Amino acid sequence: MPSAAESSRIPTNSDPPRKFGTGLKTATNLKQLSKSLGLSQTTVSRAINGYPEVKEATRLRVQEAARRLNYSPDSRARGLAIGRAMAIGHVIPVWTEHEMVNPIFGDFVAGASQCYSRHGYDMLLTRVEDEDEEQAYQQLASKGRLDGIIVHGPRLEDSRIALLNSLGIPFVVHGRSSGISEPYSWVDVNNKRSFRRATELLLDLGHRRIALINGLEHMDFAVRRREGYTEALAERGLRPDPNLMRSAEMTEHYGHRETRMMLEDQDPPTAILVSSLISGLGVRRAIEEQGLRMGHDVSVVTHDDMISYLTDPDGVPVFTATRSSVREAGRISAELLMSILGQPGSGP
Amino acid sequence: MPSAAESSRIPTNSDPPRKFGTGLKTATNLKQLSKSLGLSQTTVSRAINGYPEVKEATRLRVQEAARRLNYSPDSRARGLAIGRAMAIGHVIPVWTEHEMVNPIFGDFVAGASQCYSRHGYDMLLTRVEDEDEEQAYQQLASKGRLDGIIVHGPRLEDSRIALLNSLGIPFVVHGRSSGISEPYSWVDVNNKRSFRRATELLLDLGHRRIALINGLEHMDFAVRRREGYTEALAERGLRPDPNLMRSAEMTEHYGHRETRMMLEDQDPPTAILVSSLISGLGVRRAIEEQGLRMGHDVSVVTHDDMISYLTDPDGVPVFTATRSSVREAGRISAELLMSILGQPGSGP
DNA sequence: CATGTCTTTCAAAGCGCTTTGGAACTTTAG
DNA sequence: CTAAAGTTCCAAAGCGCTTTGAAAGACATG
Repeated sequence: MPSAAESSRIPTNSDPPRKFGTGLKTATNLKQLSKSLGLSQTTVSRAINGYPEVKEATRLRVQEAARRLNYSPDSRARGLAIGRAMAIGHVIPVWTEHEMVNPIFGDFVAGASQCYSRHGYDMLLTRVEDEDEEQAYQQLASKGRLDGIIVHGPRLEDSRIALLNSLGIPFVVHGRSSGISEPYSWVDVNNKRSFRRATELLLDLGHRRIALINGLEHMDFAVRRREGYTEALAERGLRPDPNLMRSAEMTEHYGHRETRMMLEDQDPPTAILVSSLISGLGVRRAIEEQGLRMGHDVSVVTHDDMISYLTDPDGVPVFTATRSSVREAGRISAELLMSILGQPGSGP
Repeated sequence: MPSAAESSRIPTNSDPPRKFGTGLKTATNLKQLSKSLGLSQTTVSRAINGYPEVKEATRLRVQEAARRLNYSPDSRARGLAIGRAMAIGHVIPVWTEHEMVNPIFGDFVAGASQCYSRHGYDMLLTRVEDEDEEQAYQQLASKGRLDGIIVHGPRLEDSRIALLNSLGIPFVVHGRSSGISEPYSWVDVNNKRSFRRATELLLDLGHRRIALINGLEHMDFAVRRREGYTEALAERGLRPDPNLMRSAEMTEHYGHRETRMMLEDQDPPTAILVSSLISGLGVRRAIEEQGLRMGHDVSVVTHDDMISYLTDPDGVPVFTATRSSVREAGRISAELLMSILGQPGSGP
């Protein structure tokens, strides 16, 4: 009775899943799971993803089996099918490696990752060399590994913003970039106002020679801080003394060196405004080396990024300081990005 | 002439690739690229991946077009097809968030990412809550997003090592875990010896009351450091004084508080061994607050992780210190993992 | 000119998942 | 008791890529 056509068995994939070069354990896949349940892949998939058209009893049975077999869907396949990667990219441009990555990045990431893991997202760190920046972002976008990007350490008029906008990939900038007219989302502390206030405070205390130990001034935040500083001075009719303004990578050493130089000068500053807690440590060291006392002979106000391991848990600050929580910023940035991914809309 | 069978056009995918919710730009895919070249997908793929069976002229033509159209293969699809993800996972257990992530993690990651980007790998950061640790790693493995893992901040007899071994997923541990008999790869500084040496140095200088300000002692590295310390003392017939040994998260504040307490004690230490540069700063602060001078009244040796922003570039160390480069460790770990992925073999 | 060997290119299967269009089976209405 | 509507499940297409098996073209040989 059977006609000549013997339907030749197409080689299937449920047998040899082999993974990880050495391939010890072999992950369960949908096909196996559904076969072991005697259901179709569709039904199992629906059951897992919570679709309504599957009987509750079936769903429970599936979930139980999934747990027992340690099944969890392959995210690549899933991403391919639904068009989303469930991952956010954080880009570390190499030129920020010192200034950004170290003191700030860790805390920021800790804050953001918390949010991601709650939403089921993963976090992808990529290092981008400055030369082929454009191409690198291009690729990130087209490789399909990301749903969105968080940009760190924006410069003045950062070209990446235009690029990302034109690529149409959702992103959030940590910090702002002056001189950019396009709309984009950012999360930042009010650097300018914070430094303006700090300067005003020192002025109110009677200081007239106030030094500013700032970060690298091609970074946007540093420029904003300087603006706040000079504006406050200008308001009182003071002209900023170039000798009292320093700018470099914010290391401990840098704070120490510059402070020392300024203090050894004739006409030294009576107050110092520092852009980073790290440098602030160096500033203190220099002051104390000179036999002076902080707060008596020289007043110091530093910007405190609240890097957790440097911050006094009892709330007794080591320095007089302005405040911002990097970890919090990470959390907020992540949440902002999540919400952007939610609906197509833009935001401040 | 045409028979009745009109081969119905199967809906293809080259038309509507839509991406990124908002879907502005649409990434080119292989199908489009090959069509635009009048070649088959196979040929284009081979040309790009450097297979020999494609004419050189064709290859060049393909490469040029790929560049022009900004084509880069979807890594999910690619990973699915070739069975590798081209990504390494770094796992941040939440319980290390303070102690590890902040001071160390940034630098470590910077070193590792350099290596990854050279090999075309990406870096995936995942936060793992401690409760469902096992399941989390399980999932990481079966989600297929990773080719390997780097484990941070191992505890004593860390259970993750057995788990990862049994999952058969390649991994490298940054640090070691005492009391584990299974083979695994690790990269670490010689904590024990380094602290033994430092203690010996202080002993040679005539110190007898040497304090140890250590990290949390459920972390493996802290235990090793303490061992080095006590061994050196024992060798000279000294018994470690429990009052001189402190252990906690290595913050600046902690260094300050403990030092202060010890100095206010009757019979204070004449030398202090500190487990972290960060805490070391606090130690110095406490010493100087008491009107004492480091190096004169109290000797301090700290373990210097060479966190780049705290390290004096001129090589004039702020403290007497033991040394280790976290960034270097990151690089080495990454390279080790790469080589493990290369061939199935194990290593010290 | 017919035949055999390389070289170059192709069509289609398969990776693991989602999802559409329908079939099979139940329940309710006419 | 048949027709309509609901429910539950399935087969198969499709995501973008690699790769196998084979066909077509180029070239040399008898």
